[in-house]
Amino acid sequence: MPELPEVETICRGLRPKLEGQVLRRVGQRRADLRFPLPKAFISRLSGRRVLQIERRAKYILIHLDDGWTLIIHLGMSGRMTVIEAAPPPAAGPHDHIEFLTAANVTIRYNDTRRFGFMDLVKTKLLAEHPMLKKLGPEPLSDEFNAAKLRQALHSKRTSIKAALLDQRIVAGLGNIYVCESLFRAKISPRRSAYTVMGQRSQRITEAIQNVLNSAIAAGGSSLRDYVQTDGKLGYFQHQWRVYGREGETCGQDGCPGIIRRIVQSGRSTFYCANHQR
DNA sequence: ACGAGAACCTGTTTGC
DNA sequence: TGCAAACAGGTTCTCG
Repeated sequence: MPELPEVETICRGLRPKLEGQVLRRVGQRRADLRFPLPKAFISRLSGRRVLQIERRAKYILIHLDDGWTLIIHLGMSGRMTVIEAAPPPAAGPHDHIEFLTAANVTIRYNDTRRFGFMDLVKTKLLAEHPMLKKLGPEPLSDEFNAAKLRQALHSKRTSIKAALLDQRIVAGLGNIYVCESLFRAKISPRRSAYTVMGQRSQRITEAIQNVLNSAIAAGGSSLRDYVQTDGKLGYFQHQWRVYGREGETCGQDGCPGIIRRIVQSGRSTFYCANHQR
């Protein structure tokens, strides 16, 4: 599920239910996700008030009233669900963490594959956190533009596809949105990153921003499960032009190309070789 | 230092 | 039908 648009959607769903609320009870059904949970996780969160929820790349940052921040990463299969019913339905096998607010709202974290994780860090030291420290610019902020991207790609010998997946170059893109951005920019995923200069860097910058904004507006993409905190499906998957469409006709401006799937650094890439150059 | 591939874990789909 | 292999939205580690 979770690339930048899905994480943004989740943050928007959590804010009205969590900001200003006290965490009355926190439940933990196993000692580890991808990593062991921080020591005394439950007791350190219980009774805390949530000040503000922020997103950085694919990370959810929950700022607490004691000067600490809860960092959540959803990995590949992590989901956050808001449950208004009290008591909530019985927890399933992959419901790992639960927050109950003073207003009796349950926030449930479910993660089948457990590639996600949570950590607690002093808010003041957030930028130093090993997971956040190396992140590149937010693609939807002023920090990200064609000139900056050119500079980052300049020395990259790898493919543009692999480079855009590198969170140090631009933070928040994943496999789907890289494929979709390259399609819209008419750039082949196989092109060497350092050759994406001039007009091409301008096109890919704009394509990334347009794709992400459209996807956020659509509530993200839903693959085999829901993404939004209320259980509703995102619907950006209906606007995918290449991702998951191997063998279909491209059709862009009457393009007769057939969408191909190749594997780049171990991950599927979908593209139209006819007009992505 | 860099880039490709493996590893982490579980579930579902595909192919023989 | 049955079973094994391939594949899945991410990130880090290892190896050449």
